[in-house]
Amino acid sequence: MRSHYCGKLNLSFNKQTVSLCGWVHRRRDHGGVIFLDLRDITGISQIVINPENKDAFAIADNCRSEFVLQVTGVVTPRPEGTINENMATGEVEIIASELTLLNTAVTPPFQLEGYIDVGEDVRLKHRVIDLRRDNMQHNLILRSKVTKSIRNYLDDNNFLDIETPMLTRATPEGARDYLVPSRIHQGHFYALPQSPQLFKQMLMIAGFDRYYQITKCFRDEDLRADRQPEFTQIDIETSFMNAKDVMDKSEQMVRTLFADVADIKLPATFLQLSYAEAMEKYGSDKPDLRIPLELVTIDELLTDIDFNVFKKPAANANCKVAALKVTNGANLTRKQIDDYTKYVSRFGAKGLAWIKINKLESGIEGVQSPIVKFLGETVTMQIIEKLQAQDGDIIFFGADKTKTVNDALGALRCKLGKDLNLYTSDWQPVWIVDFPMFEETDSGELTALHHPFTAPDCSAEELAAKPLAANSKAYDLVINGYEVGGGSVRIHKQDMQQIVFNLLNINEEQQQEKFGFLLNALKYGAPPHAGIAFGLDRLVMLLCGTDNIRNVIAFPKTQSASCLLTAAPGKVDQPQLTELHLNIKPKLN
RNA sequence: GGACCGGUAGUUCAGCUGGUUAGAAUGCCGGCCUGUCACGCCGGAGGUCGCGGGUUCGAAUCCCGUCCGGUCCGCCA
Repeated sequence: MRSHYCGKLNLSFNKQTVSLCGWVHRRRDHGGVIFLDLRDITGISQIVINPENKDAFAIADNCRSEFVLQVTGVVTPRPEGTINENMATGEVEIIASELTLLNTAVTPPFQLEGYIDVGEDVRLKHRVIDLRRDNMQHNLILRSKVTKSIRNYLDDNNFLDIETPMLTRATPEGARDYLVPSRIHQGHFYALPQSPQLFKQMLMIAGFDRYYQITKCFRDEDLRADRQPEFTQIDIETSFMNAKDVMDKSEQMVRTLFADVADIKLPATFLQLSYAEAMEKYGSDKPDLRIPLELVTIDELLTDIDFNVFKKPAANANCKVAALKVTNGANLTRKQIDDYTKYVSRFGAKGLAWIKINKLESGIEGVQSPIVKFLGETVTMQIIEKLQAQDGDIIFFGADKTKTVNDALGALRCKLGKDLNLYTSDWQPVWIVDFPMFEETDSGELTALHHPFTAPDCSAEELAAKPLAANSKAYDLVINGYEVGGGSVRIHKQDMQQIVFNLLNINEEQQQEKFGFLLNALKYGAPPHAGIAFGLDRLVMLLCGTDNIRNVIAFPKTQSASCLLTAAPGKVDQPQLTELHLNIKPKLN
């Protein structure tokens, strides 16, 4: 049960008059004395109403469940002999001399007192009540502290908070847009911003060298436990700073934030990993470095075997065979291994081979595995040696397309870390750098790994000649396996921007149509600029210790992007549609 | 678009190899008790078993469809 009080409340064991108000959940009568639970007001155990105070007594007696009240009374220490050993020390109770009923309340739809975990659909439907719960109060209070800390830091560093439009243009690439029909311009639509990216770049050209904004962004894509269709971004852009400058400032901001709001000391310098190394060792561009497991590619050991499941991918440039050693993992049961096999299958893995090392000194006799008979003794021992596996360890294998192996073993790595509680530290921030500029789709087209305004780490000529070999000047900040921020040095020259658009197969006409305003602005002497954006919700998630983004948003959407509280999205009346020049097609079967 | 899990009293769940009247805890209502703090004791009310269809003598239970919630894959420049 959560309560608020107003007025200044200095607690001590000296008798003291207080005035406070709050929600009170339960009332009990004992010996002609009424007790009201106000346990969550710091240090106050309950309010005691003396039966001689007829008015106060009558008010309390009329309150049946939860209600809002104001109490004026005297703080007293609890009488001798009534202190339960389990009770927190220092609690006091208030003898009420006055009690004002501010409002009544019906019985809440679920119990707030917390030993039953209420289903999330119920919580979301009755979010108003849910938000009164301690942990939701805590989360949203912490969220407010986070934005305060960030604003303080950026303000101290001379960043300006400048707003950008919510009603803007649809962008052709990136996520699906949320569209808003225009009433004045028939058949035309605004889009809600996926990010203020282009506006902040134009603010740089406009001469605001340090910009920030804590702002909503909208992406009409399917939801996840850490993804909402509207989310909040801490958006930052600077002129004349390079990647290192932005990363340094960002690190300092995040360090300050963690220290400010949660007393967490992050490392003085964050680790940096190249994209290639992250993919190779962790199978992911957002590795959770708290887990001491690494993927090891063993292609070179598999050239001379008769086992096609391993031999073929080892020989193919687009495939690989990787091993993941789990120290002391040999005690995993057959069922657990089967479950992990099932788990990796969702990433496209066709199986999960393994070797348990029982007694290394017995050689091949000392290992247990369904694949050793195919690998042969020599190769098996080479693998064990390369991984430096010891008695009691287990080695898992993935053999498939590189992407499949990375996805499957990368995810398995995290799952093992969680299931077996292998974490070696509480916090592991890491920068991922040296991203490729582009990647190739199945149909052979180029897509930007970051976004098309990211600057390459090479000349225009080199980029045009070998686009797939080029890296970008992008950087992502990952903490405990969550991508909490990402940014880059931007393209600030019009010709380079056009080359990138061309490589992305956006023709001249589309360039003008969609990005003409940016290309035009770039002509007027854009300063070199770079920036970053942080996912506020994810930062708050980490600081709250929750893995569910809905727990840090007051009024979130469900997985099907609806709001159970307001029943949004809803239908609108025909006149509204007519005004917007819209017709709804009848639903097809 | 796809895979998996769930939906039974206000709430959290059990029941699910088909079989009389669908249970428990908690909450709610009434009574008793009275220094309790997850108080205790007695009693009571409370259910379209998500919805629709099918199989069957009989369905909460089996089958099909559908809706809702969740986790994930695809998607998220």
